[in-house]
Amino acid sequence: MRDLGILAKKVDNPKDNYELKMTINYWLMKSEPDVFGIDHLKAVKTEPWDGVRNYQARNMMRDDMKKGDQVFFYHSNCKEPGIVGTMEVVREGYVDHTAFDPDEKYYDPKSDPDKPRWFMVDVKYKRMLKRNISLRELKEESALADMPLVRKGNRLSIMPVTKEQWKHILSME
DNA sequence: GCCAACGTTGGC
DNA sequence: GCCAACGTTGGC
Repeated sequence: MRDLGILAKKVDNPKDNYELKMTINYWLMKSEPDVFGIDHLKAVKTEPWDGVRNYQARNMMRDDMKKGDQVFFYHSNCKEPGIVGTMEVVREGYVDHTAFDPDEKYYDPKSDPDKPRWFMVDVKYKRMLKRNISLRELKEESALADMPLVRKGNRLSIMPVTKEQWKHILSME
């Protein structure tokens, strides 16, 4: 997927847009390490990001996250919340079938197979950060002040990250 | 369409 | 475990 960088440059001229991917977008996704942490993802390599039951997050997975997009893996609700690694979108939005199964933890009787309510993407493990970058540290960075992540009361489990924020966070490694 | 009650998220 | 902040539900 490294080629996408070159590809993105190639189509910088909007006239050459066509169906080519214009740019790589960046995201952050939260998961509780006790439930599904980056070690799990590393072990299985690729995983459907199922169980999201929030409309804003759903919309991003269904509409906006594209193959090749880069994603921070964030550990939430744990001893040291923070960014621990990176992954990549390898399959774009499709129906989250776990919503149809009464035995599933995230079963939602209101999601009708004929009119599915919930969507997911597949992500692939890329790498661990050289060190975990804690939420506490992220909050201290003025360059990151606009990230929903560091804002009080934010509960979004999937959020866009700007290219500048992405680079800044990697520079903190 | 309002909004109170309730459930969930997630930092601390 | 506490609880603030937020999203969702459902009565009216």
